[in-house]
Amino acid sequence: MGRSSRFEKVGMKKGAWTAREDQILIDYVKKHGEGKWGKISKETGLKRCGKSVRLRWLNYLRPDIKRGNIADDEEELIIRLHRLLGNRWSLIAGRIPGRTDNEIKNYWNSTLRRKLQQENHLNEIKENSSSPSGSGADEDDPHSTKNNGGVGGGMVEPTSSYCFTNHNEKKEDHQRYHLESTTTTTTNKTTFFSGATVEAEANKNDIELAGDDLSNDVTWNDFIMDLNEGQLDISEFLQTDFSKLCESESPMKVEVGGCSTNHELPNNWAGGRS
DNA sequence: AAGCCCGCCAACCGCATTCGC
DNA sequence: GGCGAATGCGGTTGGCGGGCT
Repeated sequence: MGRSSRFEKVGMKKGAWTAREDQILIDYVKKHGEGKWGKISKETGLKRCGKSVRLRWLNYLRPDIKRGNIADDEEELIIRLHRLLGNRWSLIAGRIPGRTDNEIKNYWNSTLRRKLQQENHLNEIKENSSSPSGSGADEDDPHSTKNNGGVGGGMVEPTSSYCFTNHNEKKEDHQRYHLESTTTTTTNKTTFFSGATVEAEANKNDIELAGDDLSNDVTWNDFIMDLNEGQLDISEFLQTDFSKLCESESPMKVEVGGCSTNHELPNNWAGGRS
């Protein structure tokens, strides 16, 4: 920390925030709401630039921030979302309630990357010992935006049971996506994170949740994991308004790429932050 | 007890994008 | 449409604390 910058404002403080500064910021946001970060220093005398203020609020002071260790299911979700989205930390964070992009980025860089490296290494050893022509699949971070050009680059491996399919051959006003399966029922249940259920009406124009065994719960992680390249336009997925999901306790409509379904989600679910 | 090493994470930086005039 | 300011984002730095020698 402490590098000089040509953008640095004279008289602005840097470094760790004090409790008093935090309180000033909290009070200001309570009174005026989020945004207008640049005004805060002028109106409160807080000697912090707007960027610093915003970061402090978003990464530390927001009331909905979840503190503490990343749970196993959260870790799994991060890995899968990273597989899907690459280093789009804000997008990943927007789909993990209570976690910030900075936190996830730090967790990835400090913990998960090493963990995955080790796993890859073990896999390579296994592959090399079983077949002399191992793939040599390498890199620690195959989905960084540098490598894959961002969204649409490195994608999940094709798996099977639950997947979106783009039925755009219909050339309708908007594309429709279905979760396909070999069978259909009128109502299916699945689990989002730990506990909440999803009810999906099996309607031809709606998302159909399905699988070989429809009576089993399906985790949201599975849902994410099984998004296949070519079967879902990621940009459509990212435009999904997940934020609406946390506004109601009852089953609700969720629109994905122009189609909708009724979903029940955890109360603490907070989709797209930004 | 002291020094070193290492991992975690808050906070910084620069660039890109959006907004307001 | 052009320009400057504000905001958002991802990469990186460095302080701090805990573990190890």
